Amino acid sequence: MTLKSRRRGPELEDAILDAAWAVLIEHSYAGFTYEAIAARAGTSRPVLYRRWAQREDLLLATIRKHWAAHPVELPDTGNLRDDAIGFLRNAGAGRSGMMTMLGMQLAEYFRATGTSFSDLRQHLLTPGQRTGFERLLDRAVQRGELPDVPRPPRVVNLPFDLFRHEMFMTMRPPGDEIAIEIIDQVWLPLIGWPQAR
Amino acid sequence: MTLKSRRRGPELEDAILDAAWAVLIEHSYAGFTYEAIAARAGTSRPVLYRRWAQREDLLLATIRKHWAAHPVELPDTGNLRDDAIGFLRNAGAGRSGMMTMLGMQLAEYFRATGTSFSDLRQHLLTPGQRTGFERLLDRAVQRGELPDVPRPPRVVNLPFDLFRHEMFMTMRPPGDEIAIEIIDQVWLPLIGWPQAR
DNA sequence: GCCTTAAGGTACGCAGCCGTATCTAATGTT
DNA sequence: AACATTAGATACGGCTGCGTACCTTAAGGC
Repeated sequence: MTLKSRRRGPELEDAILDAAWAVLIEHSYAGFTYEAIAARAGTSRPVLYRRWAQREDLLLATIRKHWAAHPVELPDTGNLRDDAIGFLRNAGAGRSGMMTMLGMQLAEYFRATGTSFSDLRQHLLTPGQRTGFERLLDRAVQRGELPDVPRPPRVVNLPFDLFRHEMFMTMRPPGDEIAIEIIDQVWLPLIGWPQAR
Repeated sequence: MTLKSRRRGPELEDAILDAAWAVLIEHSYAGFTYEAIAARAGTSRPVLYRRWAQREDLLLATIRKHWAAHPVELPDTGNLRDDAIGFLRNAGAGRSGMMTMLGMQLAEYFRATGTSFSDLRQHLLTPGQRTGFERLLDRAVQRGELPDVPRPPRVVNLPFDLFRHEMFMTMRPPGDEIAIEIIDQVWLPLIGWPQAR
């Protein structure tokens, strides 16, 4: 296949990272090889080696490119319960949920680098930004649904942790009934939402 | 290395499964190869192939052998809070905690077989047996610490889920402060333990 | 239009692991 | 003591991916 046009610089790099992402999604980290990625990108291994000397570098670049692009959408229904359930639903759908399950596949990478999913997450998150559930609570307080008292981060972000745990355990995005269970049985009672129970 | 005695049958099988376990612990599932295991057991690949045609079979046999042997110990302090914290502490220590983190490494296996950690867990658990936290609650009710009301399984087993989530995220057993946080900030308030808050 | 840069292609040797075949010799059984 | 079994050793061809070296040719800067 002799293409007339030859890609260069950023254009080529983008194409490679897209191909790498596709390979990662389809074949997991075990199949994330220079060989497969180069083939998928329609280029050759030396081109990849010139840019990323280590597989780990390539992985990081790949993830970094595809992470920020797809934040979880925050619903605004005017009601804390519906906001929370909707938020979990969004978290499971789309690329965000895939990202989480992909994290599980990266166990081998974490092992090799001595890092963890938590580290990767820290590395990718915008520092200082409020989490989804923190913002949901802010709004609920503004609406007067809840008193403005301090709450431990562990409690605030509990639903997301449980949701992620569920994804780790089952390797698929949990259904709505799980989200509802988490919110109704655990979270709302815990933060003392007046209409709970 | 020509050994005088030649192992056979169950003795050999045990030795192989022990070697397989060691390899699994040290090199994770990616390094879990017939080659490495045979070498470690001081035997040859054909011997393994005669018993387990598939790598997955060998993995299951290996895990099955080393799972039941080490249940998490249930403390009995006479106090629900101390019981719960102690139980989480035990869950993180020893082979049980390792098992959980090993589960993370098996992502590739789950992918290949279309199963999940949850499936594996189901497969290994004694059916019908009450979970650790269910038993802790039973005893607390007997002591009169708590009313005998039904509680959703999700709430009852919440601490373990959060603890496991923590292990998944950080790839190491959480410290006591995490266990205490989970019990004090989340669980005890949720089940209405009188001395909480 | 010349010249530097880098993409694209090919090839090399190396390593690890696969699955199987074959032979031997130790072991436990009868 | 003869025998069936099977562990253990070795070897085979094959495959995939590694990392590098090399050459060519297209692209972009000047």
